[in-house]
Amino acid sequence: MFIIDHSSQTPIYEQIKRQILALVSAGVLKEGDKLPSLRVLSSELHLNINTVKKVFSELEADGVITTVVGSGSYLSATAYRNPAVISKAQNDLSCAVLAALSYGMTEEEIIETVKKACLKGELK
Amino acid sequence: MFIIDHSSQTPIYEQIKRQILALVSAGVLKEGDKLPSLRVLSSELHLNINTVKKVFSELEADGVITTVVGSGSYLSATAYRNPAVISKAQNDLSCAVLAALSYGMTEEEIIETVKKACLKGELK
Amino acid sequence: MFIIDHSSQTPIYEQIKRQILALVSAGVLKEGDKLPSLRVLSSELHLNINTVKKVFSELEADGVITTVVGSGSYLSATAYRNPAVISKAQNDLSCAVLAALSYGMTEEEIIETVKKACLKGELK
Amino acid sequence: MFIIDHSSQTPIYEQIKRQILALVSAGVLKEGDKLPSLRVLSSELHLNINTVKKVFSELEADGVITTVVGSGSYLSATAYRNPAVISKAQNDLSCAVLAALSYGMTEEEIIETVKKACLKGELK
DNA sequence: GTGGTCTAGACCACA
DNA sequence: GTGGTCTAGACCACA
Repeated sequence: MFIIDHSSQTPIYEQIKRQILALVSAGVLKEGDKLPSLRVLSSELHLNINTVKKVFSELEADGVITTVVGSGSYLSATAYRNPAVISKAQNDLSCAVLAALSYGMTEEEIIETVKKACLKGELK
Repeated sequence: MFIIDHSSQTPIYEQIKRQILALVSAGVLKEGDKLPSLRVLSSELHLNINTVKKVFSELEADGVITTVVGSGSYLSATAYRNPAVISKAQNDLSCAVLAALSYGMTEEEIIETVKKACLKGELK
Repeated sequence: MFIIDHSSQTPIYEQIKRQILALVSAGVLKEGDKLPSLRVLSSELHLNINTVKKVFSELEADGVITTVVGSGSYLSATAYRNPAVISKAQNDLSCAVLAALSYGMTEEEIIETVKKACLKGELK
Repeated sequence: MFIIDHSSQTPIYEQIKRQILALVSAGVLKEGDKLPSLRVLSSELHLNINTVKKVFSELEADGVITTVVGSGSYLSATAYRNPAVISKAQNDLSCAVLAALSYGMTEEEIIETVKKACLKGELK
């Protein structure tokens, strides 16, 4: 269902969140689709329920999903290219770029690194 | 001397480390220059000495400074464009790019964001 | 679990670090093995958690272990014959040899001393 | 007179001590020879007087020099191949060898490293 | 004066 | 439960 890398620096809740958002941006998950329940997800991924809870509450806060008590969580209309998500991605990018500049990397080196990462991401 | 944002997500020791590295890459701090002592820095920044100690320990582990007991800490020959520092910056960049891709941003949008950040960084 | 000599010149964190590295080189600890948690180790060894934390931080900086927040610390793939560790051992050896030479020991006497120490070490 | 490396890991007092002992083992300094006074040494080497004091008191404790109040410090009869000094050198060597063994270096690798260091030391 | 080690303990994020 | 950050403060070695 999802691939968890327990040895990654990225928190597990962030890994799951990112994979759900990737499925949304790829068009696999669409408005109205139902997500698996907290319990199903946590037991299938062998995760603490608090971890999955955190994923759902953050996605809901961003307006990606809507949770209906007693029924489940559903992709909301604002899921695709969700403003909060895109804006966070842009902000993270900018921060990494500003850090790289301050450490003495040139714009050319930065763009080269970015293009390499894009290539790597698109191959997956 | 350094600007500390106590409400930032970034740990204080990381904030100081970044500012020192930025001074190195800007050529303000050069090989052989002496950094302020732990006690002076910690009292001027109103921080515990251990917080500043952590900054110095990490910079020393990366080969940016050399510490001499009883004398102080000095910028080392490998401070400028230090390999560990550059490699961390590249890695952070790549991670941010991969995240942006998975959220549905295109390579064009990513590079546009990066260029804007570069412009913003160079204006400073 | 580990033997601590509080009266030794060698810092406690260094003593633990050495014993962990010895277990790795002896094949007792292998890639993927989990180390005891900071709290368990510090309480069993009657040490402050920060002392044990320092051990783990240094081992992680050298690439011997990988630490996952909320989960624990694990031996990494580069633990066995870790380059940073071997290189430090060689450097310490060379320093001791240069000191012995300057005090007037001959190469023959030095090698004899080294062989005796090897014998002693292999008997353990 | 003496060469001080302020950026070395070895404490300054240890560097001076080693150089004095090296002069003894090379036969340059002999029984009865007078060492420069604390003040002369500390001012010529631009060192804190406490640093030089420490050198002299350790050398006296080992029986390498004898200090006569109001007159100065003189090389004693037990200076050449002084037992305390040789025994410390042997002990340091053994410790470094035992550490190297515990980190997984083989006897062959250790002896190779030692021989390289001897070569380096003899060239100086 | 300088940095290094260690303790005790608070508060946080993540699982 | 896990590790991460930060503070306050003691005591040490070295210059």
